[in-house]
Amino acid sequence: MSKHSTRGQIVEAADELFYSQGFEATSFADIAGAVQISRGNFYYHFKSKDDILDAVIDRRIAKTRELLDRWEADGDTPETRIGCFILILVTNQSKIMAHGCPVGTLAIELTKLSHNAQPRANELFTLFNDWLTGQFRALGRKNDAEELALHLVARSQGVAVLANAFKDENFVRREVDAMTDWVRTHIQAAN
Amino acid sequence: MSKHSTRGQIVEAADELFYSQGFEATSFADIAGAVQISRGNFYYHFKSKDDILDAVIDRRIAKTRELLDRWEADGDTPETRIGCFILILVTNQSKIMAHGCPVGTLAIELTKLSHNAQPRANELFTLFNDWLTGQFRALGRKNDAEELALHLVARSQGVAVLANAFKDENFVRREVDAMTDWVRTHIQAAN
DNA sequence: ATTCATTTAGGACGCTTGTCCTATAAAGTG
DNA sequence: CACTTTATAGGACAAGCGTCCTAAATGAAT
Repeated sequence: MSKHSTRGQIVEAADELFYSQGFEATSFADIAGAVQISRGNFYYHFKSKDDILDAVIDRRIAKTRELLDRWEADGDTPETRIGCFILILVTNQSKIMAHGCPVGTLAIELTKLSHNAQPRANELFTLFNDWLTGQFRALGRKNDAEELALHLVARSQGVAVLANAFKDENFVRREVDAMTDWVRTHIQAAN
Repeated sequence: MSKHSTRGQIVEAADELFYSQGFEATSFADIAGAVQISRGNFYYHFKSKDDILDAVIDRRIAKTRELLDRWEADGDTPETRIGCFILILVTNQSKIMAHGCPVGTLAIELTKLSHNAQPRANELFTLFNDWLTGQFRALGRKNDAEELALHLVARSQGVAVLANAFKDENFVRREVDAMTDWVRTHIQAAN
């Protein structure tokens, strides 16, 4: 069940393909080609395509948890930790310009497909949002920590959508700076 | 070639279906069912599915132009006109919560499909952005009018994505208010 | 070495997709 | 009326899809 197991390879390849092409547009043949495995053999490891999607979301949730834990460890203060979140837009800039935000684009696609897994995809949003809420709370913003967190998530989603559409690096940098400033001004006026 | 022509009905039905289900997930059979027309008969009016998409984008561009013209006429000042833009999030709230922003979700889907029409879908963004740029310029913000416009478009895109994910009316109202405040503070400090 | 469970390959299935073709119906024109 | 253009219906098509099935290969245990 490790990373190099067949199952692990399938999930990894599906994860990337779902991100770059979308869930529905990715066929079993696509994944099979990426993993170099027989098409019919999928059904030994997964019982349906939706099953693979579930596994992909599991993987993304796990990776997100790891990321948040790393930020928790690396950042000295809640402010610098929030800065880590904002900086994903720069760190993953090229991927975001090419395929959008992996969280937002999946959530939207599953909504349009009326897919059962839509709530599960939203867990990724919740993960970021809860973590950010914790950071703002640690900064003394006890009453409106969640509102501030949601605001930040929304801002970054908007930047991701327009970065994907216009592919303008200056725009991304400007918005990242603006978000950083916004954080600064909102942690001094506590509660 | 009017609204009640077969062609017009096809484009109208396709427009709604592309919005609620997505472009790729909408089949000819879906549109045929909505318009109550023979499936094979499409190819008298359009030569391919991409051709219908083109017509749908044309329609959306035209409708957007009408909308902007209406705002231009209705709003007394550039500030109130910008307010009209922000208020789409409230006016179209239920649709946005159900299917996201029609502009943003189409742009993202076409990116993932590596579809030829992606640049055309971006024209919708440009339409709003240019109009907003004009409003900010009319408020004296000659040097950074476009940056302010892009910021506002990004903010509203982010709100749309999260409104779709979380379906939280209070969140939308809060963000709309915050955007309105942001406009107020950015028009007094001219240039 | 033999047995047995695990894993894989590859084809067959039924269905849906976008596209195309041809026959028919309706509308317009002389 | 006859005749031509416009519009529609409905089936045929090849290809792709997710899914399923069976036989073969692999590997571990006795």
